[in-house]
Amino acid sequence: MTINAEQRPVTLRDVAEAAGVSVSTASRMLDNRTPTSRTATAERVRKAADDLGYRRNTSAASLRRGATTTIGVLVPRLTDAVMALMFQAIEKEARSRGYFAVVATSGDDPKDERRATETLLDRNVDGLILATARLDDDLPASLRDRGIPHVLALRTDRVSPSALGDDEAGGYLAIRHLLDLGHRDIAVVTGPWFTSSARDRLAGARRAFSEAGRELASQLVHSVGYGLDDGIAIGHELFDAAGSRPTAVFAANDNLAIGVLSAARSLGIEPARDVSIVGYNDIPLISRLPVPLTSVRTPFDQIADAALDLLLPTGESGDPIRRSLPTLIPRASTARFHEQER
Amino acid sequence: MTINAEQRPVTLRDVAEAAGVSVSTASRMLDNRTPTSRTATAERVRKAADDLGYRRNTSAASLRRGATTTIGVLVPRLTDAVMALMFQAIEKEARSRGYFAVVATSGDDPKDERRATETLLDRNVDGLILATARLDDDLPASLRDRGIPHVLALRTDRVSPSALGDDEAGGYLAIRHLLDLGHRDIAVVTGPWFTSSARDRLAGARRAFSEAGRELASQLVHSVGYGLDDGIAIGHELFDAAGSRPTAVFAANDNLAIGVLSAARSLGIEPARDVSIVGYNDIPLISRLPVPLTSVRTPFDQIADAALDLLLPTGESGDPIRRSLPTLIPRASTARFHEQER
DNA sequence: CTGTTAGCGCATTCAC
DNA sequence: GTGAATGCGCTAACAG
Repeated sequence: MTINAEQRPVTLRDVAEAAGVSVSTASRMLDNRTPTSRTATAERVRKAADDLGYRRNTSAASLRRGATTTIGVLVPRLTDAVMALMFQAIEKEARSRGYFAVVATSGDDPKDERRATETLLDRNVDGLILATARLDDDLPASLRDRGIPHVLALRTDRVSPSALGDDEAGGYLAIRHLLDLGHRDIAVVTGPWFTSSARDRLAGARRAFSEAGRELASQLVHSVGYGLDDGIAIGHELFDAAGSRPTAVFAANDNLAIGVLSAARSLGIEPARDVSIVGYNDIPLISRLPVPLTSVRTPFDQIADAALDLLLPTGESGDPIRRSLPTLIPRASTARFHEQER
Repeated sequence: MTINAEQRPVTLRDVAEAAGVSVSTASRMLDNRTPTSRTATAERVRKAADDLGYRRNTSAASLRRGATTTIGVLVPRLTDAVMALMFQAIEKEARSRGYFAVVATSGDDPKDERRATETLLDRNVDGLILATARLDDDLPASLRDRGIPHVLALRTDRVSPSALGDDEAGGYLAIRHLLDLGHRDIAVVTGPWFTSSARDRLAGARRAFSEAGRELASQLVHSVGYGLDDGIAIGHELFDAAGSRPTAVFAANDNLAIGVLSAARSLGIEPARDVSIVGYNDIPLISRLPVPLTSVRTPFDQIADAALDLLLPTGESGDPIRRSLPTLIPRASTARFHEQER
């Protein structure tokens, strides 16, 4: 039961008085960071705190400790399912380590990205996780210069500590899957060239081809945005050229894949039967589409875990660029290629 | 140019010394809340702060002021597009008012909801915006009892201050649209009965029917979850009963609508031609689907604006339950009903 | 293990 | 207007 729940907030002093100890003792007993003591005094203090409805004043604690146990997460936008999943995983992992994750969105404008970063730093976060890294962006470098603890997630600039999926392996899995199904004319639609993910997934795709003694024709590679609209546009481009229609498409992002699928159907090309499509990230939506999409699953939880390992002072070091292995999830959008179908 | 960018953080003292004034003067000059002074001293202080790369210590300021200029937002999950849009709008509006919005996710479990609320309160937020309200939930009541400033968003318990869309009007618009297109056998799929949005949208639907001298048959009303899977399930239920197939469906949520559409197609029922479908919220995805969905657009920006008006001490009061009017966005998923088609 | 003491950095009194 | 003084609530020395 909570008493004195309103009016003047309950302070540590109140708790200490109620428990008949000094504030410093009370402070120690209520310190989450050390293992919960089971002594009589500790119990008494905790009970008093509970009875009074004590809640530590974070501002005071942070001021004194010089740390906020808060980490800032920067994403382009939360309305992108991939970013929502990434933040969700980070938030959960942070919580399990006693930290609180706050998020700011940067949009696509580097200027907004700076603004959002400053906003986060203004809140005195203990560290930053950026899911926005562009290979041509100097924000990570600027953070390094300023000595601000940070980790890149999902993408890397190949310098700052980074936690991401093994995009090269993922690209390989996708193409390998299509090759195994008998496809030969495979188009690859990848994201913006300024993202490491786009480049690495393409590199993995190339490896799969060359391993099969083939090569990825450059006219079948398209680097576009990561949006649904980009997928629709590229889909039309791929399928309108009736002569050289690919029998399969690897879209290095689920949004792109949905767009490609949508374009295909609007042109009377039936997914799976006429064209196989593989996406990337395995966002929840795609398994419930009329034609469930085959996709490469990004292990967001592992990435979040690695990101926090890199960010927080856990002692143990190791490779500052951690890549978690993705998995291919086969679904209805990919099917064996039969010559006669064409 | 930023000097002293690392090492010991720059404090107000440093700025004051550099500008040749006292800390209290420096504090005043740098106070964002009062109109920016244009005096010479003010300029000097600001320049010094800038040169030194001064950044106010939020913890200290909050401790002293007794307020954090932070508001907490509680949503079930950010991977739900509706919630991501709502948070995004709140975050933007909060920022424009000098506040910072932090988010916590509650899942569907009331226990987690409590935990998430406490997490937010532990960060000493100045107020709470809840997008999770259930009519059977006593969290808002508990916040009222504890005197914690809060506003409900998107849903209301009809007691606490609330900012939401006018769901009754939205439901009316949706059904009116379908009636105008000549549909008579219209099914209504609404969300969980514990949400005010589900009830109000249904009420609006009923009003449109009765206004047309008709009545909504109870066997055509389904209250389910708000998920894609719920839509798929209900879609099958609606369309499998071959005899009494409705010619139109109003799904009180876009996810439901996508599910219904997906179910329809998997049963060989062509959206628009065989069945018209209206969704709700107008999340970005639905305009890019193979069959773009007609939907009722929820004005998230206005709702965010109203929520902050209600939460922050702006002086002006008024109705504590603010409803913003939605708009119907007609797209390809709804078409005129022709008798012969059946 | 406990209590006493001294700030963390800042905003706001209160005098001038 | 400006500056000196005070303390927000808490934690970390330090001493016992």
